[in-house]
Amino acid sequence: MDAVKENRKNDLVLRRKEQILAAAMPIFAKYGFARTKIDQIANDLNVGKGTIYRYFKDKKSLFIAVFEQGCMEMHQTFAKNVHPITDPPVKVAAAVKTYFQYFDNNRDFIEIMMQVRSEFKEEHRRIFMQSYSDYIVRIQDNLRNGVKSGVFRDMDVEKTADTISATLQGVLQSFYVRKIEDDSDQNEKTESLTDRTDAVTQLLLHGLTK
Amino acid sequence: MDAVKENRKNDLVLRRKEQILAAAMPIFAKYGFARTKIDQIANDLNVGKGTIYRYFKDKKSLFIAVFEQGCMEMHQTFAKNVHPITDPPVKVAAAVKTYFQYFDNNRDFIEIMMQVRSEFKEEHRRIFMQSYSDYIVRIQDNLRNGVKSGVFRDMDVEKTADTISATLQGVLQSFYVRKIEDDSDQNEKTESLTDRTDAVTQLLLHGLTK
Amino acid sequence: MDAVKENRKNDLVLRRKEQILAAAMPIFAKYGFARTKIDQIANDLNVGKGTIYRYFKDKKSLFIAVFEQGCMEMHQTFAKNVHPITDPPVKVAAAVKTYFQYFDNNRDFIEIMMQVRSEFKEEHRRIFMQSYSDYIVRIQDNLRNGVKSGVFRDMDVEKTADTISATLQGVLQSFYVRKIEDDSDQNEKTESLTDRTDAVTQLLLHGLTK
Amino acid sequence: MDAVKENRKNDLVLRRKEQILAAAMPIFAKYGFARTKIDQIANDLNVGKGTIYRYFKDKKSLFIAVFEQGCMEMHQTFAKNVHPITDPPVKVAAAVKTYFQYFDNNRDFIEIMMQVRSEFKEEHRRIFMQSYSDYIVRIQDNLRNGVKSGVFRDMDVEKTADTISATLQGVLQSFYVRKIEDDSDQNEKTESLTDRTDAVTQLLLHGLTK
DNA sequence: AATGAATGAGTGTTCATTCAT
DNA sequence: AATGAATGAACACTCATTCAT
Repeated sequence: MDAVKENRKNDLVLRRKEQILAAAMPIFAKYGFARTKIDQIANDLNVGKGTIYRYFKDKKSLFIAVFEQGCMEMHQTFAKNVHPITDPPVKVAAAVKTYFQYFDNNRDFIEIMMQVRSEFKEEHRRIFMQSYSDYIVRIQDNLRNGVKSGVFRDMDVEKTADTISATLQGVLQSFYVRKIEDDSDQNEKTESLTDRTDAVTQLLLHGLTK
Repeated sequence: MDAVKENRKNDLVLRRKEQILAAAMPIFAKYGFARTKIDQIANDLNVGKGTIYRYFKDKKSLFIAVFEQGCMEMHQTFAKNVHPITDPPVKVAAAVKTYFQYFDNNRDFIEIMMQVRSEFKEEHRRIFMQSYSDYIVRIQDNLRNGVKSGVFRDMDVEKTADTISATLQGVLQSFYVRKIEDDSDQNEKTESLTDRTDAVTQLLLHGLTK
Repeated sequence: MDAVKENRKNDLVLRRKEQILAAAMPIFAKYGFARTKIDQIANDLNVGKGTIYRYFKDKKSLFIAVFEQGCMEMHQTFAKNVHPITDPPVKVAAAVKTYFQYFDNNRDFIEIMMQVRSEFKEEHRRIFMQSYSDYIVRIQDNLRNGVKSGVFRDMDVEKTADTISATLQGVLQSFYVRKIEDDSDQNEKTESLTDRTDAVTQLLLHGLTK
Repeated sequence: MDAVKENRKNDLVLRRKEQILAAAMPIFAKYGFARTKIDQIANDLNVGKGTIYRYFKDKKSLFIAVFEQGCMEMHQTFAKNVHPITDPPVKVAAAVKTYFQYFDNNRDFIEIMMQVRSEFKEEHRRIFMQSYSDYIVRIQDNLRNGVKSGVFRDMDVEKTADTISATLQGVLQSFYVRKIEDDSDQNEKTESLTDRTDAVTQLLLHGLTK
């Protein structure tokens, strides 16, 4: 019985944490870590400031938790949409598509990611790199498979894997920057990130295949 | 005579400004805008805090000036090393090389650039985009020339130009992130950004050429 | 029930504001706006500096609030002690007496009033003039009544009302100045403002009556 | 010869001091002591900040010197226009007229006077009170003469003298305040201080005479 | 568990004053 | 004598964090 109660309690705690994270993410994304006030998050949630401190040790922990959750969700999306695929070029195309789609739907996370990187390098390293390494290894494996099966040209697999990953990241960011500019312009048709998928896939596949 | 004096004074002011910018850039780069204290910059320079305020209206202006100066220098480097080249694939290779070399020598500027982008969107837009647009147009022209002369495959020139620029930016950043990680490790051979030049050039040229 | 809670809270806020105003008035009066430190007010109250900022937006707002409260209290005192009286010469005497008595009991307010006037002309105008005009009109009415009923000599009612009001203000201030000198002397019998009542009343009534 | 040189030098120093005082007075009057910047005075004079410090020890000394000079000028004006007169009522009228005329022509000094009083009580006492006492004694003498010769009613000479002086001061200030309000209004005919002379003289003479 | 009033360390900025030129 | 660049003490104000209720 006690265990049941315990569980119920834990569930509640988790739900509460998630609510807080959900409220915090867009605010952190919009204002950045330093300019985000705990008060604002509390107000948006209609709870007292103290409540947030009951669930998160301090502002930094909350920020890092927002980041961590984002990483986890991203990881799950890739696990579901890309990992099962085995055909090398198809996998490349799927990865590109998933990547852009994910961030298209989670724009705030882009901002969070970049901020964590520049404000909390240590944490970024610890949390992000673990999934990142896994993800780089998967690209390498895919490239190797493609080379072995003759679909891809011969290449320096490690550096190419890095370059591919970097290309995606770069497109993401430059799109995001462009996006901000357009927003302030407010007169240009807003292009979706997904629209870029083709150009990037083309460039990569052309660059990779014989 | 007065004009001579005036000139000498202006020179001194400019020199002083540059000294301050030079001291401020690595500190802003290391700690970020919010966590950088004006006091620290002043101490590093062995001047009083007031001296900084004599040359820059406030902390933000100083930060933006650091950014502006970096942009100008970058622009000059490109103007000198890339703009004169006309052969399309050679130009691509030169651009990639210059880009990486420049940031390899100006790591702090990478950080500054990203911070301006996320803290002061308006200023980033105003200052950075003007050179950025020029630079995108040049890539497009080069691509078109390559396609026309038959060296490059047929392509959507605008999107490809964006992708190329994004690739460079992405490689830059992911290298930079990696670099930070390595620094904290301090046990791995530190790879130079320039080393990536080949992999990226390869990927791009393969991706672009028929 | 919520309304009850709300009320209790508002009461507490008001009480707190009043405590702060009460602590701030003598300090502002003694040191003047510019030389008063928020820290000192906070220390006098045995509260943190932040507490003051919780109740007042900034130093200026606190100062103006001190002034506003003083104006209100003064207004109430007149409303109670002078407005009910109708007989012209009696009303003059009552006004003089109330005026001096009030400021005798609220010496700090004299100082505050003068400072607001010279530091924040706009606010002085807005806050003070509204009660001041009302008060001038009342003097004018009283003079007119006195003239009509034949107790007062014929006169330029508007200018005389101004002069009377100015006389009171002048006596107040010159007494106040004298008072300060005496305080530093500390060897002379300190005369009370109220002591002047008679001389002024005499002068005015002689000046007004036929 | 040396003495001649010495004199010439002293003259220059005095002239310089006067220039500085002349530039400082309106600025102190407009912005108040605390909000006046030494820089602004120096700029208005087209001299370096250091020059001001060569002639005045510090900001406060400069301010006090402005005040002192004003007091001296005022004193001279009275000495010339009022002291020679002997007939009691005529002297009252002349004093009122001179007082208002003087301040009408030296509005900045009103402001300076009030500020010194509230910021530097000690100095105000030392500098102002000496002339003030002299001036009160003269009023008392005049009243006594008037009473003795039967032109004035019997009265408490000391208190009445204070009241008269206070009345003038009060009219001055209330006019000044009113003046400021009108200035911001900018739609009302601006009345001159001298215009009030009559009303005040009437009130006083009526109040004093049998 | 939730609250939000209280706190006070921390920091950007100002400006009187100094002093080398 | 004159300058104005440099200085740094001083202060208003913010906001993460605590804790009594």
